[in-house]
Amino acid sequence: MKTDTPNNHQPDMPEEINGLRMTRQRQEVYRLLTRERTHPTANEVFMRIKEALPNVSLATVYNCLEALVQHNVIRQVNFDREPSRYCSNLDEHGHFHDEKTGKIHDVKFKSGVSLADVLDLPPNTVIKDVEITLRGQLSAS
Amino acid sequence: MKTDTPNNHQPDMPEEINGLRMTRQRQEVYRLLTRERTHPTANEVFMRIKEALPNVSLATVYNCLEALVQHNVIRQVNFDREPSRYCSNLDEHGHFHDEKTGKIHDVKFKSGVSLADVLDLPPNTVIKDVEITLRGQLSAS
DNA sequence: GATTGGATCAAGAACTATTCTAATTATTTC
DNA sequence: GAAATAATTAGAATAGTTCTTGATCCAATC
Ligand SMILES: [Mn+2]
Ligand SMILES: [Mn+2]
Ligand SMILES: [Zn+2]
Ligand SMILES: [Zn+2]
Repeated sequence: MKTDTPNNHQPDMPEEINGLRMTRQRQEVYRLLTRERTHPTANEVFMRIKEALPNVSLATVYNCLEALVQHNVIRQVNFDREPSRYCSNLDEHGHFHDEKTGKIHDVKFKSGVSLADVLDLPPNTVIKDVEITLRGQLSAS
Repeated sequence: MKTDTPNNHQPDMPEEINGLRMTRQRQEVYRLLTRERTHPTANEVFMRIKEALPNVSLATVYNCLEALVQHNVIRQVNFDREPSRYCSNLDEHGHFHDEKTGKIHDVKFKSGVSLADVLDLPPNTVIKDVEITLRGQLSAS
């Protein structure tokens, strides 16, 4: 009776996402990020993923995260110089960092508004990526 | 005849800014950032400031930058995990990173628009700081 | 003008998130 | 199933930044 965790592909996960082969390790990293939407750091992913993959290494977690980011399966989120965090929400959104709780909340853009409405951009500017980060508190009304 | 550069206060700079004593080193760091608005890194500040202060150390540059940031005399700007950059523009503004030239441009907010107009913020949210970063190209029309 | 205490500075060590290297293992291709 | 390719692992290396410690500066007091 073998009780160890094999590197087998799980049935409830596609073989590939965006052209990236979903190995067992990548599956588990991705699964964790979709389950826990708390924007964990690489180290937090590493610690929590040991349950499913006891022999995984931190280097592999970094490798998986990088591969998933590169193939637009997840997003990397940075706050100042803090450790990078990772997010499985692919909708365009910003991040609100609640200083009280330390939690990070996804913030949607209102529909129908464009950045050009808000920012004084130089003419002929092609924006490829936008990052909006907010810091503050969710005041108890 | 002494030709070395003493740590004397320069006459064209106030003794204090926002309660921070403007030592010779802090003056030169601040002067550089107001003169060159290219958002240099700590290392770039270090290399360029040697002209005025040949004996300055990188640690002192970091100390000066941190003191100036802490006292809201300059702002620290981060792009992903690249080295921090520093900005003497205190107006609320975002940063557009031109991928073609590598240059960073300040981007003003249009007057009269608030973030609440654009973002779907949770109710009772007190925003203390906003960071907007754009990445793209200034297309030659 | 000397003394003194706190602030600042300099040099290098230490730290930490991340990346790299090299060896092993897994998967795909032939 | 052998060979080629890709992924994983453990640990070393890297780089930006911070810390530590001793020297220096400086403003206030004697
Ligand atoms: Mn991390
Ligand atoms: Mn820097
Ligand atoms: Zn998110
Ligand atoms: Zn700026």
